Amino acid sequence: MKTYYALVDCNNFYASCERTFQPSLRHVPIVVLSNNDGCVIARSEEAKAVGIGMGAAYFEVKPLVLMYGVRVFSSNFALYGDMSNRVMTTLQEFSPDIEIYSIDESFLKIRTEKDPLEYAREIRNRVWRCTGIPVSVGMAPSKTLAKLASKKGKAQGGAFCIDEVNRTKILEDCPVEKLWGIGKQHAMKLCRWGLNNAHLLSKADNNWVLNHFPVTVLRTVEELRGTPCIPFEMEPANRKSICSSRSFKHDVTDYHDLSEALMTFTARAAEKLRQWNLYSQALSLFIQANPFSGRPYYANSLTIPLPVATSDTTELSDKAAIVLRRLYKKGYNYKKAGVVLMDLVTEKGIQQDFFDDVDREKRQRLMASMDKLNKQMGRDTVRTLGSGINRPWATRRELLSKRYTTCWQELKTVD
DNA sequence: TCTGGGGTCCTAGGACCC
DNA sequence: TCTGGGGTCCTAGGACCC
Repeated sequence: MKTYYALVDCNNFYASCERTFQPSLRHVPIVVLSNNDGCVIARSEEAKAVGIGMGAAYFEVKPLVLMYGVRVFSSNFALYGDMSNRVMTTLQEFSPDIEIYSIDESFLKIRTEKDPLEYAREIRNRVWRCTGIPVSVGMAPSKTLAKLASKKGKAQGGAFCIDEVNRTKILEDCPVEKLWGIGKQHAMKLCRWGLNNAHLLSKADNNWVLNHFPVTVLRTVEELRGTPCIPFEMEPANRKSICSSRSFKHDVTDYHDLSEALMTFTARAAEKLRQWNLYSQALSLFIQANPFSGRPYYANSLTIPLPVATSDTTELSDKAAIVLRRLYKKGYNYKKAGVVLMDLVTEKGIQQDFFDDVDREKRQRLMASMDKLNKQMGRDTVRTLGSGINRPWATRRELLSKRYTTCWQELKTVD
C-alpha cells in the first residue's frame, strides 16, 4: 500500500458553477465579478484566452467583454457554497482523510495499490459525473508537490502524478514564483540568489535557507524533496478572527449611512460567530475613504477589548457604535468599511466578570430565536433597527444568477 | 566614562494563501 | 461613473520581569 497526497482543484470554480446551470454557455467566455461588481475574480478558459486578466477592473475590460461576447456574472456565493459542498461530499467517497482547504480545493490522503494516475483520473471523472464541475487532480508524496501536480494536470487532461522518475524535470520547469508558499517577495529574493526554479531551490542548503528566509520557506524546500512537512488538517481549526466588510456602491459621506453599514456588518459577523459557537473578546472597526476619488484620503481603525467574551449582536453593535464615533471624521468620501471580531474563544474559554450585569442566558436565547427565524424566513427577517432599512450604501450586484440549488423560488426550470 | 544576562509576552507589519 | 473579501502564520522589536 502506498500513500499519496492528492490535491483536487476545481477548474475556474465560480465560472464553472455558473456554467453548470446554463449549459448553453459551455464554450462561451464567462467572467464572475467581485462584490460590488468591481473586478474580475474568476474567468473561464475562453475568457482568459481573450486577454481578460485576473483581478482586472470590470470597467477596464468592458471593451473586451463587448468585443468577444463575454458573459458576466455578479458573484453568487449561495450557489458556489452549495456546489462546493457537493464536490467535497463526492470526494469523501474516495478517502475519509480529507482536508477541505478552500471553497474550491481539497487535499486527500490516498492509500492504494492502484496506479496513482489511474486513481486521479477516476476522481476527476466521478466529480464531473456527480456535480458537473471539472476538476484537476494532482498526486504526489507531499502537499506542495501535489499542488504542483494538479497545475500540471490541468494541462494534461485533468490528472497528473509526480513520482521519483519525473520529479526533477517537473521541478526544473517550474519557476519559484509558481510554487505554493512562495509569493512575489520571496521569489524576487530567491532569484537574486540565482535560485529561479523549484529544482535549484530543492537543492539549497537548509541552514542557508533558514538564515535568509522564514521557516515557511524551509518547509517548502523539504516538501519539494518529497518529505511532507506541512500538516494535514482534517479538523477545521477554530477561527481566530471573523471579518465582515464591504465596499459601497456609492461613496458614503453621511455618518448615519456609515453607521447603518457598520451595524449590518457587525450583525453579519456576530451571526458567523454564533454559527461556529464562538465568542469574541475584542472588536475592531475600520473605515476607508475612496483612494481613487482624487479627494483627501483618510483611513483608520480602532480595536477595543470586550470585558466579557460575547456573540450577542446587540451588545457588539453598541460597542461598534462607540468605536465609530471615535473614528469618524466629517468631510470624507468613505468607500469601504468593516468589522473584525478577534480573540475568539469557545464557551469554555469565557472569563466571567464579577461586575457583569448582563443576563447572558436570556440574551443567548434571544439570539438563538433570531437566528432560527432568519434561517427559516430568509436573512434579515429580524434585525436590529440600527442596521437600516433602505440601505443606500448597499453593494452593487446587477448581474446575479439564480440560487439554483438553495432557493425554492429560483430552482432551474425545464421549458 | 564605564551599566549583564536571560527570559516571556505582546503587537504591528509583512508575507502568503484562496 | 466603475478597482473584492476573508483568512493564517512568522518575525522583529518593545515592554517587562528577575
